[in-house]
Amino acid sequence: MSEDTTNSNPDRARFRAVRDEFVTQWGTLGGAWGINRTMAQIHALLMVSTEALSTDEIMDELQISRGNAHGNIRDLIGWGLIRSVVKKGERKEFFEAEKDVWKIFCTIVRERKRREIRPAIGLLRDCIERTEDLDDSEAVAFTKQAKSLCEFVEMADSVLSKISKSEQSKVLPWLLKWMS
Amino acid sequence: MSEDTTNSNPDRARFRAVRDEFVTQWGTLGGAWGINRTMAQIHALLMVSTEALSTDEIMDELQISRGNAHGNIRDLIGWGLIRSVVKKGERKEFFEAEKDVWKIFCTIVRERKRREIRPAIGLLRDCIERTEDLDDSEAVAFTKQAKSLCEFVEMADSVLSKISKSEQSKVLPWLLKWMS
DNA sequence: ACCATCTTTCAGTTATTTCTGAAAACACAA
DNA sequence: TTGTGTTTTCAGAAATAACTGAAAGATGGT
Repeated sequence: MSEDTTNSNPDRARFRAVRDEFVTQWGTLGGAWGINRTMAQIHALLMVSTEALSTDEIMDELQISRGNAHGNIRDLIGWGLIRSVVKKGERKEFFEAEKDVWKIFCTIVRERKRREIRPAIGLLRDCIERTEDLDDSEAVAFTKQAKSLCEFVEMADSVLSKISKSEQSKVLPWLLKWMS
Repeated sequence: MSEDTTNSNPDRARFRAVRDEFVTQWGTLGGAWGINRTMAQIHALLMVSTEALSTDEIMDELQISRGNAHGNIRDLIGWGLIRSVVKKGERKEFFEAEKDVWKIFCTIVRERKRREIRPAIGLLRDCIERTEDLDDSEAVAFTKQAKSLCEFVEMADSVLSKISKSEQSKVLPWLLKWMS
């Protein structure tokens, strides 16, 4: 082990600075998509870590409390974006993120479908069902709009299902061909 | 005008109840995507209204303050999701939403690209640029991951651009063909 | 100019979400 | 069983986001 792991190494300091900025900014970005900032930060950190990290290391890197780290780690596991791994000779849990960007994308799509798209479809179908028999012009317009929305969301749902079940190697060439 | 517009009409009451639930729930859904709940509610309300509504009518329907209504209306205009219209003989502004679901989708895509996808690409490129020359193994791994992410987000950006510039009538049949 | 109507702003309040830290629960080895 | 290291929980605190209402600023008619 001849590497200089101290902060006196300027390359290492630069790397840390950039990585920290990445983690911080990725957290902010996440916020705009309705994702807890800390959760996005932990995910970012694990995505760019070569080693699996323990809860304590995550707490330390992000300067957050144990409870906060713990909860968001569990949420990330719930989303299927990270997994816990055991290191031989260690009692504590370590966590690592899926690194393959296509797989990450598919996981997020699957979860968002389940958590938000499905409920939206449920809502729309329910609204349609409960107003279809009305003949007031406002009600008719409402039902019509709900049907348009429902149709669109169902289509999006199908497309996303199909994409997220495909191999990247199948989808990409196809997209590239279409783009041109 | 022979319609019964009072609340004593049970059909009308049912319609109102369903519409209110739609507006409320749509607001909740919006929250999960990082959109202000009230903003999503106003959008929902205008999407299913046959008439353009004034600020006062919106305040009344959603039971919100003038300041709140005003700000969120301006934000929706900023997103390009609603527009203000003048009614002849009326001094105040009325607002109506785009009803075409495909157009709504394209508008949202365009805005999210501008507000979130572009900045993400900027961040990633910056991170890559500032670590590319490092040879520490952790830094190399970081740069590699950032490149993967960047490539993916840039691809998504292109695809979304292409889609949101297309006619629905061009994209849909193509999607349907691909789906089968 | 004056009045009436409508829009905009923003300081202060309220609501909601997120975070902390300490205690309790758990797991395992000696 | 007891001790040690670890994870989980959760009541209270802090931070953030959203909202209110009243006052100031526009606008347009007379």
